[in-house]
Amino acid sequence: MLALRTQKVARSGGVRRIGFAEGLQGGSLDDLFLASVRRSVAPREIIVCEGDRSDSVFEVVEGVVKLYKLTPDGRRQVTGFVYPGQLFGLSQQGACIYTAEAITPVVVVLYPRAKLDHLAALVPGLAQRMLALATRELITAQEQMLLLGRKTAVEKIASFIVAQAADAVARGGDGSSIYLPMTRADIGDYLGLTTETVSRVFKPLKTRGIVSLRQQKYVVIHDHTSLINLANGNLHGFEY
Amino acid sequence: MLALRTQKVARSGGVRRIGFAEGLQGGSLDDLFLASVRRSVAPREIIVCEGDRSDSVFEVVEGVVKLYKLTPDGRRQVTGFVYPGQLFGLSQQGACIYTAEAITPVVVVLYPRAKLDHLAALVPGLAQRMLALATRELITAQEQMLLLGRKTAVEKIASFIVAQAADAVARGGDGSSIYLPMTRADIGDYLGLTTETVSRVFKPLKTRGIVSLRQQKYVVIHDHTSLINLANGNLHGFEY
DNA sequence: AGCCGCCTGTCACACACTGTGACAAAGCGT
DNA sequence: ACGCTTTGTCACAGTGTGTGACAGGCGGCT
Repeated sequence: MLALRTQKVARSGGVRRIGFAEGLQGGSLDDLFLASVRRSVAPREIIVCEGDRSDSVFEVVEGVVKLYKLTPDGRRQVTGFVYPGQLFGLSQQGACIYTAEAITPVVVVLYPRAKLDHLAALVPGLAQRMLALATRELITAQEQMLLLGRKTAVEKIASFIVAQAADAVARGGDGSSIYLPMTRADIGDYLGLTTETVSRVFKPLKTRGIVSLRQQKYVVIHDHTSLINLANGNLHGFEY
Repeated sequence: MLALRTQKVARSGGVRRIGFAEGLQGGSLDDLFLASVRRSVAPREIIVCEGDRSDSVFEVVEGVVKLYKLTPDGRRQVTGFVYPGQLFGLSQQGACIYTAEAITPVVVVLYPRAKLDHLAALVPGLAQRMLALATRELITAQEQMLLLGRKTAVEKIASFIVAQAADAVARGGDGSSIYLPMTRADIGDYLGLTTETVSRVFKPLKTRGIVSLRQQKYVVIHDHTSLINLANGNLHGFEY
């Protein structure tokens, strides 16, 4: 069993200032935070495993988490990357439908599902906020389906970079340089490609000056327009 | 412009008996149903178009709707099929992210998004119910990502049949025979395959007595176990 | 009832995308 | 400084997949 560092989250007196329920009010809301557990997770450590019974919903506070599903013979599909402020572990039954693994050092907060469900009916806006998060995830998922089902390797990589840049901007970054803490294998399994194909496609992007890499984890975007064109299938003579 | 048959939904006096908000209570909930519009849609008719501004959430009351996204050059990805009792059109911005098209004769109910958002904060359980629907969709979407990214054509088709059968059971069917109102092209675009590949894979399934077709729209499942094996990549000598 | 059109099933062919295997280089953590 | 993991690269082959074309059949429309 893995040693986990856990601690109770301090009470904040009626109005939450942090977390996904920030700004909401409700007397019983404090119960949720009293019952929540803060947990630090090392990179490569598994937070929950596909098929495990889990009675918690997780909020990422720090770091990046990857979610993935496995076929019985070991093929992997990364279904998403979770950044601070986002939830995961939402499911209707008790069984977790994907494995969640820390990419970077991660801090998550566990909310007991039973209490969350109970409060969702009581605290105005809580269920609504969770709905907004789920809806956002759903939109991303549908975009990803188009990518996985109908896009070529080049379009996939370009789309991925563009989407990550947009995400970074939404999180307050500048969008010209993006941090990719995940490995090439993770990216491949996210896009339905092999690591070789990921590298194979990255090279001409660098050669043509569209992007450049810094320290293997940072992608600097030089030509955002070309990336969007490539993401949309406008390859206009792009070969690799 | 398409001619639409629309009509106001009758008031029901406090407690809704039909629709996704069935059983919920709340004085102001009636406002929602007073503002909702019932609309009949013919097969092949487009209900909303990707990119359209839409201030409504749709509930399917009767029939089957397909949702799809398009690449600029016309490639298509069907992101889901919507059956009675399910919602679509949930998005955070005003712009619709997919096209919704009727497969069969369809009856949908339109709820004004502004009113729905407003009520979600007031009526206990409403946002929660929408969250449950969104969560269920999210789980389906993640399963679909695994399918699109990492499964072979045979696994895709088998998974599709198994999933449709499970859906049918959830809707009250018997699971041994499933009704597929969508065309082969729709199935192909849902699974990331061409229509030819769909047909190519269906043939040996029939030949081996695993399924049979009735009237081109019904699939009779004879060997559910084999289907599940195939869906999980256990091909044990299955060739086509 | 009759016609037309769309969907389906089938075939052959070949392409190019992708996976495999192997290795060297580089970065990172210990 | 060491060793592991990750990355980049290469060549090669497999084969899953798309293309194009056509006949048959069911359903829809008039």
